[in-house]
Amino acid sequence: MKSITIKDVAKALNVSISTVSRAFNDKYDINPNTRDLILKKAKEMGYQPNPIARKLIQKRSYNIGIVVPEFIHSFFPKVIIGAQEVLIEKGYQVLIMQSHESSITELRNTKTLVNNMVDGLIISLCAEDKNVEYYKSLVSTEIPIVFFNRTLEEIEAPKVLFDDYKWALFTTEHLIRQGYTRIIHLAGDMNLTLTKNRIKGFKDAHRKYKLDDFKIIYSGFSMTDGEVTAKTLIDKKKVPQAIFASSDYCAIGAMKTFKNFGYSIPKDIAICGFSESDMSRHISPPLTSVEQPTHLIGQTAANLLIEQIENKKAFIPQTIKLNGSLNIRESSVKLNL
Amino acid sequence: MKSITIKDVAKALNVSISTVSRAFNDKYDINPNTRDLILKKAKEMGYQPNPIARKLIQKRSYNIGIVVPEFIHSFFPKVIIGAQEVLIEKGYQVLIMQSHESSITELRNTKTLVNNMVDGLIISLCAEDKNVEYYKSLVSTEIPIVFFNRTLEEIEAPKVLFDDYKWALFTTEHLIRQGYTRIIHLAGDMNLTLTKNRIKGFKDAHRKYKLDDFKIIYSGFSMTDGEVTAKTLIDKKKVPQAIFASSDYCAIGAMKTFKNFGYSIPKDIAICGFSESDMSRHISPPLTSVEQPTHLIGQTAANLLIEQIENKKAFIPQTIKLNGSLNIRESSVKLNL
DNA sequence: TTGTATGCGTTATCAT
DNA sequence: ATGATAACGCATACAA
Repeated sequence: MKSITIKDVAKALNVSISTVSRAFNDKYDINPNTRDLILKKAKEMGYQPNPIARKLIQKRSYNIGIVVPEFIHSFFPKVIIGAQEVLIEKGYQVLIMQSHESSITELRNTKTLVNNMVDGLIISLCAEDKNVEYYKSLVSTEIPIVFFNRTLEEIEAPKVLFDDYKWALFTTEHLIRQGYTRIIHLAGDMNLTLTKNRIKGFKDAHRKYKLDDFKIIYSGFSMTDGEVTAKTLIDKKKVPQAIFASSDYCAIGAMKTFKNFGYSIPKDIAICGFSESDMSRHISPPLTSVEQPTHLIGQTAANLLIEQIENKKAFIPQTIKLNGSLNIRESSVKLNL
Repeated sequence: MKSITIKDVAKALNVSISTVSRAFNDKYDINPNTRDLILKKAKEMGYQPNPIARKLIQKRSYNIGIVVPEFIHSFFPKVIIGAQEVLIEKGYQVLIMQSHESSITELRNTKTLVNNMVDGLIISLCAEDKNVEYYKSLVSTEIPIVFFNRTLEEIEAPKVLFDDYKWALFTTEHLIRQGYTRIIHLAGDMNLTLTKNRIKGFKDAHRKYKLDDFKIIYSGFSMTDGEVTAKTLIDKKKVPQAIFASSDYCAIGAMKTFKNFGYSIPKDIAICGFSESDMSRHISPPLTSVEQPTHLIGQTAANLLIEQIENKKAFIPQTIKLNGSLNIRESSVKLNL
């Protein structure tokens, strides 16, 4: 299709292209009558400003890039939806890319987005991230950027985080109060801030109750990670009284393995997860899980980004910590014997 | 950031910008030596061609738009991943938008993408679609487009579909062979092609076994839909021997409701779902479900689109039907009494 | 208030 | 094999 350009509209009305341009960007002086006339004619002709040309000259795209490790599970999609709501409302378009938990893909994705002149980025890192230096340079030199959930301490940028410390502490406390003492925490990648904070919460809960028979295993987030770790514990005969996993998938993987080996949940082992996956309510027994405010995380990140884009000068990299809830279910409740 | 342009590289090497451009698009005559020199220097300076400028002059964006009803559940994300693989490989970038099961949002999304000069579209419609006329005009006038899974018969465009008829027939047959006779099919939106085909399969299976005590209810795809329908059946005392739902979520919703009301699965009612959600393996009892080749669907749609983009002239709107498998699990297996 | 002219960073068509 | 230059569609400083 040969598209209609500003030139065609100008010719049709015998005005200059700048006048037409002005009609579409009403920040300039223009006679309201001519503007209306132009807008009407333009609509009639089916003219729409070419966003590509606009990007080239304005050096901004009204596009926001979002990079997430994956969107197979519902956590990131939910966050994205929250962000999208805010951004679309403000006239931005959202480009979503996923890194497939690969540091290399993540880097390529981000660069693609930067090359395509996104006005800002919202990023959640993949588990083993090796792009710190690149992100540092991005942050320092130029482009507005907000990190959420998975991030690294070294990066000084606005961040929207979950209060992992607090909710890990609560969850651990819940297990302790139920009477479980030998608890193992299955943690995520050790470099991630969230991993460190959850471990801190886990430890502090024990400290609070003057317990020290706990253990931390860096298992990873996936269901397979949970399965493998559980199997190892069984083989080594080191099955604890309770497990607090850093993701529901890991928790579910562990739960299934224990069940397969004849352990009963929560009678033999109690299990808690993190992030409230769709499954947790529906599996058997239902899984106790920490619920994060996914929607709000997305909205907050988007707002922080917009603020940064539109107020370029005086912005201070702030970190916002959000709260959630602990959904207690059968998997972690001590049975009355 | 002031980005480095082709001009800077040209100046640094005392060559013309056309030479630099040629070095980056090796279809033109250029001395291999100068090319290597330029490429080396460019890399050293951190120069990267500006894709926006490129798009402007080439009149194509190398962007592909994908519009799906939702990406909370894993089905569409998996398809998208398949498509993305192919597209990225071919140098395309993928923009993903979701319509939230709203016909209006879907229309807006599609128009946004068209305005942004996507070279092609991959679309799966929302349940109650009202944009047929728009899609017809898109197809006839201009832009390469491929529909997948959820589509309408009236739209004449390349389509990648699942062989819904065949697999609905198989599933129903499986239930019949297990000895269940009074079966209800919980169908999706009645206008969708897939709904029609699944119903046809469901009916033909009965015909094959000379049975006619079946029923179809247009319940919808969601978990709530399943819950509501099950509740109604219970209230009206019309609980069947088996249910074949058109989505796992619907099946799971129904299953939970039946369980809550004291029915045992599959003893009192057998249940089958569709599309193999993450949950089906993990709930209790595990849910029998038809598995679609999500990845392949995405890849096929992408390939079909690329073919259409690059061979504009002689393309025939073909429909590709893909096969899957029936994952039989406890929820539909007749117990030996 | 409107028109003219320039440039955004490329690619492509001429020359040379 | 290389250079000069005109597009691409638009926004904007400047002139009128």
